[in-house]
Amino acid sequence: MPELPEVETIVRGLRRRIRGKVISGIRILFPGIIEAVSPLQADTLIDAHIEDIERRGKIILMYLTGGRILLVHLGMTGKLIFISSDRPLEKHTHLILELGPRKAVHLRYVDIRRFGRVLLMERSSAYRYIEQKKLGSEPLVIDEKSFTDLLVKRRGSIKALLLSQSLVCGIGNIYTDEILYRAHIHPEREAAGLSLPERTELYHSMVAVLTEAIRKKGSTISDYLDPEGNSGDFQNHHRVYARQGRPCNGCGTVIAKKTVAGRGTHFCPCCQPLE
DNA sequence: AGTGCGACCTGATCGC
DNA sequence: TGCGATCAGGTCGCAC
Repeated sequence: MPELPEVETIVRGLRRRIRGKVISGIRILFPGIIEAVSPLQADTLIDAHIEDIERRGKIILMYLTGGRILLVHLGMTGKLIFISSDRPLEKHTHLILELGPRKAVHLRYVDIRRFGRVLLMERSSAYRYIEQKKLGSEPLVIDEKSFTDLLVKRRGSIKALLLSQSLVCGIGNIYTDEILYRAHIHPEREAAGLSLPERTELYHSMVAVLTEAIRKKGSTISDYLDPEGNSGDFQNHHRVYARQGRPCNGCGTVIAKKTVAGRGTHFCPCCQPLE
């Protein structure tokens, strides 16, 4: 589930809760979820301190002492839960970092569908790993001209492009639909066929939607919670996502749903004409 | 450089 | 009550 606003909310929560803490134990309940990239072993995490937490697109980077990085992809249903160590384990807990000198608290990785991954790597390997993914710019960092210039050089539908992570990174299915709605652009429009005013409106919609979603601490669709157990609020502000069959807030037309770029896609046929 | 698929997983929901 | 089909926030690899 987690897209940029959820991952950003998670990173902020982790900074508040685990920055500076020592890893005093590690328990791996499902070995397939964690990959310790050679020559590192998972047990070398013990006694490392968590120096800082950052995000690149949807990837979480936890900087550890000793020049190592714990890199976390949450996939569709991954969660990082900061919780007292005496609390019962949630179903589908795959990895536990025991924190503090007395192991009083846990950071637990829980992932129902197991699409997520945790990788322990040297810093240089982590950067190389991210480099290989060819991620685009951060959508809240790229400037308007760079965005509109890059967009026009790309082929294919605008929906597929926003989902691809290669123009900008961090946007997934929910936010793609919300951004295109607010820019009045049909998801099947050719990226290269958008006019300059349309590309400019798309840029500002992207910034506005992501900024507002971060302020509302992301969207909770079925089970997303931040590390402190809080749900997001932005789902209450979705204008098209999961609103098929209901009236558009702008014009009253029934919101449509169809598959575009292989994903369920929600849009207003009136406000987002295909032309 | 594109597209469309299936694969990877579990669980919720819906129609029968 | 059960059963199968379908769908779900993501990404990868493959054939075309």
